Amino acid sequence: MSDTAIGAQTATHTGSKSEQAYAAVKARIVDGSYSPGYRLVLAKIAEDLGVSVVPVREAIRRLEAEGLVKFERNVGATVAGIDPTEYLYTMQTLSIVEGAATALSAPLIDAVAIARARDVNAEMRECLEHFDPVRFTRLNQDFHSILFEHCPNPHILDLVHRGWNRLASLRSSTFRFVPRRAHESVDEHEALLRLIESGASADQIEKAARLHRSATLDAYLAQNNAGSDSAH
Amino acid sequence: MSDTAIGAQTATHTGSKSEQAYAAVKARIVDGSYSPGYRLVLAKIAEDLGVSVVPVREAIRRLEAEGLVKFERNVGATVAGIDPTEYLYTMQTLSIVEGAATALSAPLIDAVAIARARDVNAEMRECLEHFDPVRFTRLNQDFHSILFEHCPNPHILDLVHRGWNRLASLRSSTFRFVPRRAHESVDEHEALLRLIESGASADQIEKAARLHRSATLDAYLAQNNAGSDSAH
DNA sequence: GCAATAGTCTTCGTATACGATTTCGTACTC
DNA sequence: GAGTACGAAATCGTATACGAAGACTATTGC
Repeated sequence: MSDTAIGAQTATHTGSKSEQAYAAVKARIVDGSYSPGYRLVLAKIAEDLGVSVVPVREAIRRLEAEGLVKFERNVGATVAGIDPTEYLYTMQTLSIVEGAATALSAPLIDAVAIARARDVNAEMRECLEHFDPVRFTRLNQDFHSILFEHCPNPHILDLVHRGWNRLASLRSSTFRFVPRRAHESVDEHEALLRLIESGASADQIEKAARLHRSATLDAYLAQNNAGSDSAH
Repeated sequence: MSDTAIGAQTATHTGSKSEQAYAAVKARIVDGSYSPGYRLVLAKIAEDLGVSVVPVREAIRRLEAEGLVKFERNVGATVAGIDPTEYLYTMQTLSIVEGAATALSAPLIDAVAIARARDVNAEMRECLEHFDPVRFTRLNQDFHSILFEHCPNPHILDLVHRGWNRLASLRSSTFRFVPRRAHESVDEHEALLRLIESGASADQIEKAARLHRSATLDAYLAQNNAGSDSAH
């Protein structure tokens, strides 16, 4: 695998320019270089990447289809925002697809993966002391990834990934807003692991995973409505 | 809504050429003019639509993101096939998101919508006599649309639509392969309607809707495995 | 007769160029 | 002084053009 010995082409050249542009812009969005609302000017991005605008356009369109970018005709593209309503929708959707993915994945999770997940959760518990929302959120994603990544249905898995990517925008993250929720979260993780270990039914696991996520959403909503009422 | 009175623009001009291309190709895929495996040659489509290849490329990429088109670098695009494995994945995914959408939608369905759904189901029952798979499948979609279309979460709704679109490729349809399933299906529809009318819990409705779909999938699989075993 | 190779042909990939649309700034008028 | 209208700049949208990669075919050698 790796680089074709024959090629030596131009270098670690992922594929088409489109692909490169897609990966580059996506990376910048996910890692926060382009924060929500950021104006994505085609010509500028093209210049930055050393390509023409055409591949960039394609990349942007793909990102739009994934919901990471909002596009307005004759106006331009901006990084999709974190509108509370959007957050609600995304979390709700994620609760459903991730719950399903976790349940489908559960029978395929071996003991070593469980152990890894438990390690991650232990780190999260430590992390609670000197609380660092960003780190916590990342560990949280790692944890859940271990649980759903074995999902045999690639479509569902893809939907889960898309959901997480959407949320990655606000990477400083939910837990910054609802720190109390972090404690419960860690406990629920352990409960979820036990459920999986004990070979619980798919339905039980699905419900637990879904509830785990909805609870985070609810905590956020409660917090939010305390301040200002209207959801939108 | 509808056309802006002020505009009168050029005509029923949907928007950009990209948009037109997208709509046109998608329509042709969904209505079966382009059947699965059909080779989508950019230049040809562009000529047919009277535009250049650039907008067509964008359209194809969007369709790819939706899973309606398969794209291979430097080779070209083809209409996504109905590989049994794909069918399984799509139906399973749909069972989950449609179940959720139906449950979320249920409280918002009023009596008149229920009545409409019941009418459609009655048509389906009639349709069982001189069985016409295509018509039956279309009514089936109509029926379910009524149930999930009120889903307040647009993301989930979008996922449901995408799933149905994917399946639209094999529009002669599932029921051609498993005619027996059609009878059960109609009965389950009525059961589902009663559940909604009676104000059953979201969980109950979700389960029923999901099961309804999985049952169709299972019927298909049973039928298929009877003939040739290996899934692929 | 079959297989391998070279050449051609189709089709994609991207750059460049130009027209269209929106937005912002400035000046003029009420 | 504020609002409107006109114009310029920025940016998007699409066409055309050319280069590259893969697929098909014909020819040649075994």
